[in-house]
Amino acid sequence: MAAATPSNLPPLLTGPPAGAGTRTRIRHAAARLFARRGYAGTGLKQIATEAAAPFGSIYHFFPGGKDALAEDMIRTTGPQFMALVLALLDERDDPVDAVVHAFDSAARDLVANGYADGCPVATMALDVADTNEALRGAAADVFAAWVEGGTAWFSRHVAPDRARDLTLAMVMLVEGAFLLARTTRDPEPLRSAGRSLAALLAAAR
Amino acid sequence: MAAATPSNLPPLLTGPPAGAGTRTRIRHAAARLFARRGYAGTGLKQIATEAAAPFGSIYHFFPGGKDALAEDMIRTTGPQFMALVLALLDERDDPVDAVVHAFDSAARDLVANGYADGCPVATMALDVADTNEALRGAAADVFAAWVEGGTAWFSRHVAPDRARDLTLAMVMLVEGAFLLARTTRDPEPLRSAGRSLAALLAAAR
DNA sequence: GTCTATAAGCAGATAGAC
DNA sequence: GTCTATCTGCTTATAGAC
Repeated sequence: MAAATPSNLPPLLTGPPAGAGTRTRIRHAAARLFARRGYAGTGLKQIATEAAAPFGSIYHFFPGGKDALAEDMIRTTGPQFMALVLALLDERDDPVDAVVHAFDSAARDLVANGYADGCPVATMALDVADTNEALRGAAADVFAAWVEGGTAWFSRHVAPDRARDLTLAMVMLVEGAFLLARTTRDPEPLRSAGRSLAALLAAAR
Repeated sequence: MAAATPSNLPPLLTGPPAGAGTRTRIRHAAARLFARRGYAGTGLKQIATEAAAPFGSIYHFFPGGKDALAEDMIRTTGPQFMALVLALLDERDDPVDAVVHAFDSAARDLVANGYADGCPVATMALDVADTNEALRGAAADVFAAWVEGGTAWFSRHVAPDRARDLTLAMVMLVEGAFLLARTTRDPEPLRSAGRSLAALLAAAR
């Protein structure tokens, strides 16, 4: 059982370490802003300002410009977010306890960060699903990896043919719950999602 | 049992009736573009072009500009979307059949429209959750109405204290499934969501 | 390598001709 | 009421000084 994590935000969203280089600060600022304001809603000047970096440095470190920054963010925070969820699940021995605990923990975190940070990929994914094929593909890769990793986790507790639907349910409930909770500024959907996933898991064992 | 609907898109997204006035054409174009590209990703000039309307007409009919157009869209397509889901559910007598049927139908529709149109409110809600308090509130009102209406529907089939969690699960699974399906261009998450909700409903009866 | 200045274009919004 | 032209400011991106 791992120690309780102080924050269940992907490392890229927690702010750069003190004394970090320009490139690192730009990546962190981009991740935060893209996750909160979406792709079109985030300006490169905003990123430079928040990173305390000169505007030109963005193109020095990311010659591909906005798209390169966004793809780096999706492909980095995606795996980080999955790792945090799995770490949360492993804080309890019983799997039904684990899912309830993970969602409750997410609810507390969301309130603590002022309903600003939910899933780091979802807003970007919806923004680009119909407008930017490269970024949509990056987000699709992230989701596919989540389903694969989650199925492995659930396979430890239920029959393999049920693990995939349970994993999909978990991902969809997480995403839907963050959407509702952030929009209504109420953590209740996250706790309700935990109860529902626990019921599904209990019925599948 | 109602006749099968040709399309389960909210009326505002299906295109304006032939010969519709300028105001109507603007509303339909705005709804389509906002739903697909999000708030910041949609330009008023784009809306005017798609509506075949002069740019100035937007401000003639919507003096509040972009925000007024977006709020009108959220508050109109939200109830339309819920009405379509409820109509889909009422196409089957048995509630477990109904939820499977509704999700399967949504999967077929999503493929038919090229993965472009999922939930008309979700992209907007995530875009504005942290940047535009008025629009966030509008989306929150929509979600609250969905939960209320859905709870009434489920209360016909399960104990009242379980209807709310089931409704939240349905909304979250719909939203999560559209996110995954649109991003990965695969309808499977929607069908999986239907199976999971059916299992939850069966366990709650 | 770090940073400034500027280019070229598009955004939302408005004024006013017809 | 319908439509055009334009204003101001912000966007991404680049060129080039230091």
